[in-house]
Amino acid sequence: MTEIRHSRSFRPVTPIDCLACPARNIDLFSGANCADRAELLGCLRTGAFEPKDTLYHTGDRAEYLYLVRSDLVKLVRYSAGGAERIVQLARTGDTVGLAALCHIPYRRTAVAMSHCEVCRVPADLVLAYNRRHPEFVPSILVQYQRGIDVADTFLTELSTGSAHARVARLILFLAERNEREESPLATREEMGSLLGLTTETASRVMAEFRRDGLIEVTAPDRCRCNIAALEKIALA
Amino acid sequence: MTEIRHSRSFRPVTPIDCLACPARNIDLFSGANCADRAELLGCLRTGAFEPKDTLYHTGDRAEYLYLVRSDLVKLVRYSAGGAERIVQLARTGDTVGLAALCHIPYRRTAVAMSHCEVCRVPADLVLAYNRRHPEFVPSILVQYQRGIDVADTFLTELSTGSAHARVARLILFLAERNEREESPLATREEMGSLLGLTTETASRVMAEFRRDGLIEVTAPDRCRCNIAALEKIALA
DNA sequence: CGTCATTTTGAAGCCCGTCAATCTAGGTGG
DNA sequence: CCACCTAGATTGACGGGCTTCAAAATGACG
Repeated sequence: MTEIRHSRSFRPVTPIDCLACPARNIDLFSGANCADRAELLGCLRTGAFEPKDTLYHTGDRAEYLYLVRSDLVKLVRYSAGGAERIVQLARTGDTVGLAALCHIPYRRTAVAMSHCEVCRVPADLVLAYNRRHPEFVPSILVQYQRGIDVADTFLTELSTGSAHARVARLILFLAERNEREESPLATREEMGSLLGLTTETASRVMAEFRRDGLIEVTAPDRCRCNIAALEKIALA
Repeated sequence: MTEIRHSRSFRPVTPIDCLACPARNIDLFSGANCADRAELLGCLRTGAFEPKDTLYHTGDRAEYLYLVRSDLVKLVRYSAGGAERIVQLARTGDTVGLAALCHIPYRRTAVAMSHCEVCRVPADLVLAYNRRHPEFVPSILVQYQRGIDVADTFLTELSTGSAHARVARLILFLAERNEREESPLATREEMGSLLGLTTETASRVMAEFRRDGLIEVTAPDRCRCNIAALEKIALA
C-alpha cells in the first residue's frame, strides 16, 4: 500500500497566484468578472502534488472540486475484477471532482501523474455562487461536457485499433497542449492502463518508435515527437 | 445513406402521458413538484422512434433534450478514420442531448435501437426553469454524472477482457433494468461497435452462449438469460 | 418463390498477452 | 567510491484469441 499523503500542504491563494495561473482563461471561473473572482478567492486553497500522490479516493466524501493549474492528473476506476483502468486524464484548465456538486461521493480516484499544481474549491462555494448568478450554470456544464468529450475520445481513439495506432494517438493527445512538438510522458504501466494494453506491449511500441526516430526522450518524463509521422500511424 | 426521418411525428404531451411515463420517478424532472411539472408540461412534445431512426446528428444545432421514456437509444461517435463507435447507451429515464444546455452543437449522433418513446424538452425551458429554481441545478448535474458513469463502465467493463467476458457483461448490463432475467438484444454489428470487437466475433460468442444454454432467444430482439452463469464468465 | 440483409460458420494468419530473463537508473549504506 | 538493492523498462519466445477473408445458412419481405 502506498502511503496516503494528506492535504496539509494546501495554502491560501493569493491574487498573484491567480494572475499567474496558466488555467486562468479556460478554467471554471474564466467567465466570472474580476470582482467575483476576488470574492471567490478567499475560499480557495492551492497545493502541489508529486507523481503518485492521491488527490482523493473513490468513495471519499466529496467536498471539493479541483482546478488543475498545471500538468496531468489521472482519474482511475477499478473494475469488478480489481483491475485498474484510467478513465480520464485532466490537463491544465480541467476541473476534477465534479461529483462534489451532486453531493455524492467521488466516483473515481484522482492521482497526480507529474508534478502538478491544483486549486481547491469548496463545492458549496460554487453552488452558492451559482444561486446568486444563474447565468453561471453553463460554465459548470461546460466542464462536465469537457469530461464527457474526453471519455468519448478515450473510447473511440484510445481503446480501438492496433497497439501502434493507440500509442501514437496517446502521444498526440498528450502533445496537444504543448508547444514545440513536445509531450509529457506516462510510465509504461500507465500507458497500458490508458490504452487497454499490457505494460509489455506499451513498452515494445515505445521502444520501436524511439528506434525509428518518431520520438526522442528529452527528460525522464518528456519527449519530442514527430507529429506528422505519428498522425500517419494513428490513422491505421 | 439511410434516409433521415424528421420529427414531424412529435405531438403534445398530455398529463396522462406523464402519469403513465415509466421514467416518471427517475428522470430529469423527478425532483420537481406537481405544480412545476404541470407548468413545464405545455412545452414538451413526445414521439416514438423505430430502430435506426435518428434523433439528432453530430453537429446539429442543439435545441432540445430528450428524456428516454422507454427502451434503448445508442449514442454514436465517429473516429478520425471514419469508424463508428457506440459510446453510450441511454435507457429508460436517461437524458440525451445535454449538450443543448451548453449552447453547443450535439457532439454525438443519437439513434434508436428498439421501438422507443421519448419526451422532447426545449433546452431553453430547462435553463429558464433553472434560473427561477437554483435548487434544480443538481438534478441536471445528476444526469451528466449518470452519463459519465456509463462512459466509465464502458471503458472498464465493456472494452477490456476477453470477448466472452465482454459479451457477458453487455448482456448483464442490458438485463439490469428488466425483470425475469430478460434482456433486450442488439444486432451483432452493434454489439461489436459497443465492445470494440468485430461483428463475427460477437456472433461467434453469442452462438456459443446459445448452444451452451446461457441465453435463449425469445423474440428477434429479446432473450432470456442465465444471470448467475453469465456473471461467472463476466469476471474473467 | 426469389431477393437481400443479417447471422453463422470455416480456415488461415498474425498481433498481442503471458511468462520470464536481462538491462538500466536511482537510491542506500558500508 | 563502490557494492548492493530495487523499481521500471526492455527484450525474447511461445501460444492463443481475435481479425480477416470467404462462403454458407437463415429469415424477413414483397
